[in-house]
Amino acid sequence: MFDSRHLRVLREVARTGSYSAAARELGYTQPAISQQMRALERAAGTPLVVRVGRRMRLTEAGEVLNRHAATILSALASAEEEVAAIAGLRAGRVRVIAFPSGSSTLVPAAIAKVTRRHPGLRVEFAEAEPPESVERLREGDCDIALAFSYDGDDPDQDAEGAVADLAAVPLCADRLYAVLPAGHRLARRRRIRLADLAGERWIAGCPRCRGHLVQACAAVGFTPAITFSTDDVAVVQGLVAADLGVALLPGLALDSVHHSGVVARPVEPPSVRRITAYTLPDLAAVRSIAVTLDSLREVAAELPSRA
Amino acid sequence: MFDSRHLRVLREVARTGSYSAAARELGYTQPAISQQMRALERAAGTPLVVRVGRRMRLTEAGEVLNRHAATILSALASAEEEVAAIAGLRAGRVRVIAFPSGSSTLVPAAIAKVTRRHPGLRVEFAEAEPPESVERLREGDCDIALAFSYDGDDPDQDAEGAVADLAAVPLCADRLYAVLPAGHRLARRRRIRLADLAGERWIAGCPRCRGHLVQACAAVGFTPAITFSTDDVAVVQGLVAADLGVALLPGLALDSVHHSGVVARPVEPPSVRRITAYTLPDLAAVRSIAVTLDSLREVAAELPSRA
DNA sequence: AAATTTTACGAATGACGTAAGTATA
DNA sequence: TATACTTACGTCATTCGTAAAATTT
Repeated sequence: MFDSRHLRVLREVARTGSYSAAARELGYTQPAISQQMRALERAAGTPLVVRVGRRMRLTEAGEVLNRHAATILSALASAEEEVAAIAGLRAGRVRVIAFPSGSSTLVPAAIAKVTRRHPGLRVEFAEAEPPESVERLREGDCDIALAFSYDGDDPDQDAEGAVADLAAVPLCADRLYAVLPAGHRLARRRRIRLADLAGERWIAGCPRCRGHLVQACAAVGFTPAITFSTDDVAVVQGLVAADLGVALLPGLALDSVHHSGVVARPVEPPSVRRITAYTLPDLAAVRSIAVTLDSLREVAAELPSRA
Repeated sequence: MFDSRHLRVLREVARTGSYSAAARELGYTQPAISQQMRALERAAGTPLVVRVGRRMRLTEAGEVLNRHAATILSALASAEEEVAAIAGLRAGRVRVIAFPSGSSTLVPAAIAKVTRRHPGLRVEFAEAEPPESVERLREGDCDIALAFSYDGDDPDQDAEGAVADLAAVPLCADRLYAVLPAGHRLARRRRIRLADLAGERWIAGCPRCRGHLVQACAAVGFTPAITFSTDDVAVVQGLVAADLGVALLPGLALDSVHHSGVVARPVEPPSVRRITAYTLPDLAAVRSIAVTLDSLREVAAELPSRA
């Protein structure tokens, strides 16, 4: 296997017809060129240059190798350039997966920020709910997974959402609001005690997503009567506005869609979900991914609805 | 500039998803692979692999570089193969320039011998008279120049035809014959004294080629009366057969064309020309050229007409 | 005599393997 | 516990530059 540096030397020797000229051109000393050519000839198993008078001329094998060297060196140059573009954030792709209510606020703002700073970066995006998004991160389907969790949700994450084998970037705490019809008897209160909603009909997420609601209600002594089940925040609010029940929604969801016929009030005891961005530990060292995480963190810090 | 060995390691790591598997595959130890990958990442300026669980997966930059590596490595492999073919005499071209009377006997036989032994070699051939053929050798127009010379012809060659800055392979001594019409008064003698031909009309080569004849005659005390001038041996013999003169021809020329109406007899004092193959000193180390020189030497040794 | 290549040699750098340490399933 | 990657370190090979010799115009 030929050394690419040797091929570059060969090309320069072929072009200039002289070792010393090639040395000057490439920033070596003469003897270095001489030695590199000898090494190349040893590797080739045949002379590559002949000395005629005081200039150097390529043999047939030298000419052949020089032709290939052109191909090889240009492929190497374009590889170098493309990799450098990725390392220098002039190109590259970052794949983000987020849960739906993060998608409409946090993620678009972060993507906008990243691409404003680094126009060559392409940030791809897909939606998935927390357990699935982290799975897909582990499987290599994405680079960053946005997930949310409630305290005590998952035993192997700590207070900041860190998981053993993933790098976690805590973004923000997303407060939960009681969502009531505008004309509800408690609508004028600034805060609403969850226990006061014990007798209401509830609109909740799908069975997999309603865990926190059920748990929070249980903590204050009741089981919510869930009469509608939907993960669509617009639908939830439509149902509430029609006086068909009440709901518990996170601030981010209310930022993205806020029906005029409903009011949202912080609940007591206060309840929050932690929003965390995850990536693989090694991927955090990839600059394009790091800057995307930075932008997510910045956008989250500027959110109005954080707790 | 990336090291091609590193690229091969990257390819193997990408294929197997494991450093140890790549190490087994390439005949290295694990740590060697680990270090090569680190060196490659340092050169790339960005991580190329991520460790997920116990397997290694390529990053975007890794994938990009791996794609280029395929191109580069295949170009390297074909360069290696083509150069090895030349070094191994399975391919290659040897350019020979010879004087005309060498062309019809020595050279064809040598070419046949070379290509029988090494069917992949292509021996090219062109004609030129001695002073020109050596010039073209120095200019890189050919690899081997066949030339002849007479003693004392050229002060900077020694008894074997060696010239200071060229590699010389003495091939054979080519005896000169007096060529007479079959009915000539001296035709029955076994040897002919040049002095006995002092009164004849002579057929000689072109002014540039007749030097030796004039000199040899002068040495025995006469100046030949040159009435016809041609470098074509067939024409020379035709003229002799028509009793228009006598000539002095080398054995090789008579081997190629022998008119039935003439007789050829060694002259006294004996006169020979030395036939020598020249090449550039460095080119003698090129195997295809060396084997061609060998074949020329062998063919010359088998010639019937050597002195 | 000026320029170029080769040879010789010493210093710095780099690469590989062994062995021990850390992490994963 | 077995497999795989990383780190540490000693050794060996390679590479480069300086200096001197040989060669060419």
